[in-house]
Amino acid sequence: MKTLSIKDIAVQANVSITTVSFIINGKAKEKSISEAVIEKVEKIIEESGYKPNQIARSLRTGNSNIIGLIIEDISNSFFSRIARLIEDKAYKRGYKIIYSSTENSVDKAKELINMFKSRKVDAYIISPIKGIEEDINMLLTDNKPVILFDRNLPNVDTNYVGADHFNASYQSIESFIKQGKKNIALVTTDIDVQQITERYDGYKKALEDNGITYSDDLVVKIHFNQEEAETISQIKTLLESKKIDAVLFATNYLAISGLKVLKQINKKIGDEFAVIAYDDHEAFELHTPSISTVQQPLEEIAETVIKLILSQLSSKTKLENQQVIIPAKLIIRD
Amino acid sequence: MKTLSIKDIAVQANVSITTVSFIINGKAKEKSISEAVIEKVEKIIEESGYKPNQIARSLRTGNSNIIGLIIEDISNSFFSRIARLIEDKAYKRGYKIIYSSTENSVDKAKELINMFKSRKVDAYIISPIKGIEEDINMLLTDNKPVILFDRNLPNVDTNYVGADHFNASYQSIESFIKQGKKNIALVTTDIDVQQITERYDGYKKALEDNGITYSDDLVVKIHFNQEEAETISQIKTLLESKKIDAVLFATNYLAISGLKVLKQINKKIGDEFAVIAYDDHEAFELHTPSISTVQQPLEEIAETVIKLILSQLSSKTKLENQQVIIPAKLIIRD
DNA sequence: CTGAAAGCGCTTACAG
DNA sequence: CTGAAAGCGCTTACAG
Repeated sequence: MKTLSIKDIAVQANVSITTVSFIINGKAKEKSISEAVIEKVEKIIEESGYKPNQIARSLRTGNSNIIGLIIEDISNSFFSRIARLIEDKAYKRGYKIIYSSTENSVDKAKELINMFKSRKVDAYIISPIKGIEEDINMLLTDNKPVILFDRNLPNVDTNYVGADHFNASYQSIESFIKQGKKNIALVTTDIDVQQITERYDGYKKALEDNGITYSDDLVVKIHFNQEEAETISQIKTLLESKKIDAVLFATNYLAISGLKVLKQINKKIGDEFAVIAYDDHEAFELHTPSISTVQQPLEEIAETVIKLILSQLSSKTKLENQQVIIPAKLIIRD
Repeated sequence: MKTLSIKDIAVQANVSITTVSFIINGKAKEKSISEAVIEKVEKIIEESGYKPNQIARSLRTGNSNIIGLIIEDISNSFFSRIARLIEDKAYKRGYKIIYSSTENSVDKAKELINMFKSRKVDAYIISPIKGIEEDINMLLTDNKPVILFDRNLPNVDTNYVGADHFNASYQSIESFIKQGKKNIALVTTDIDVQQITERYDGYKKALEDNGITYSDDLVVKIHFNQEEAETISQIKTLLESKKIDAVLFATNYLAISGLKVLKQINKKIGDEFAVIAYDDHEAFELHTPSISTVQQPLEEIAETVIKLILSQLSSKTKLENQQVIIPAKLIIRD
């Protein structure tokens, strides 16, 4: 069965391709096509199940109704949940999302941008890494809407949506201090991205503001791409050797590794030792005892991203760039 | 900055578009283009950063180097992990994946198939639901490779890759019985898909083979799309009212809800009461005590899916359909 | 109220 | 060894 083209419909309806095209694209009124013709053509389209070839349409119009989403890793629940929400919202507005993971590699990120470009995506949603500033700037000079989320890039002048990582981190540490904790550790990653730096800065500032001396010994920076076993051993070293009464884990997967360590060395969370994890995870509520977390407002982030994209896509003029910082929520569980 | 076209390259190199095209597509030798010309053109392409327009290429050739992946829900960790593996493997072979979630809706699944079709994806990987048999059969008559995974569809004659759900479930129940359990419950969903039915059948058969009478009272079918609060209350009813000494949860999210119930009603997992969860989840290893699980071989599933797709894509003749059933692994933790 | 025709950027059969 | 030209399936400026 040959797939139908607009020409087949035109022949069947005994009108020109132009007329069919106008009807498909809802320009029938505007082009004053007669009611009779509209009905006839619509009936044929309906009965035949004809679907316009989007590839041809894209080639002609230069846009695709596809939004490219570039994230670090779809198997990380933060990203998969965000992706699902964004997909959902975009879908309702007639856009498809095509996404791909950079796995924290600059080369792969660049490749992805190129591949999206050659597929003529209409807009980009990117959780960026350092090293792709230039590529993003090229998209911008091409007049493509670009929304960064989760992480910002200092040298790129575009839209950004993300949680207030500095304050979330700051408040977490303050809550420890209010509980009387003095030796507060931070387990974070060595990825050089803004949202991780902010968490670190929040940690440091909260200590200083409360008269506690910052000590490098209490901060572990876990190498991004290493085996979990290595991570576990580093965290174990920290927790065993120092007299620590509280830990902030800067990502949920680090917290998962940390909880495994606690289980191994049989260190209990309680009055003597407190933990907060950044980004929620199903394991945390379930844990005995439940783990307090910093929750990013996923729904709000996704909604803001989509709104920014759509307003740019529908506006003829260049809109002003927006930086939307959304507060994160500290959920204390016990 | 106007994006470059093949014509620009041809003009710059002072050769025809045809020649440039042959070179880009690696047909230079075959078409006996001279070394000098090849080098000149490649240099210009390299320096200009020209990337062929994939849309135009697709329109002309009728394929896209894109594989469509249709799953139930990307935010479910089983799917996001599989998706990541498939994406990764496809990418290495020059294919892009575009994926979307059906959210268990037949209408959305049909729409997705249509949208992928009009985008001319080369092949389909589908975790299907009942009600889209006809749509899939249309793809097959179109000669598009289709691989079903995770769930099979009885009336569709195509390739399938999935775990051996019947045996995994059967063995889980047997392991309970060996521990001396008599009142074994099953918490499953009411989705009418094969992999869920098989888990149920395995449960039933294992009981029968071991001389334990099957009882409807010990099986709870949770409605798919309901609020978690409702799910929790149903599981609570089961666990509180019956004298049950073991439970198999047929999906990881049901197990998560179940563990929440146990925490609420303060029922301990141990010698008196055992639990196995289908599909692993980070929360299970971490739980106190650790939860035994049935692990599907994600890596192997993804690899098999991709291999089947690629062999079909590269073969000129219609290959025989394959049904690959991969054993799942019961991981007993304590 | 409707249509013929150009053109989006490629690939490829054919010709020389 | 290389090129002119048709055509993939659309959209849209222009003409009538």
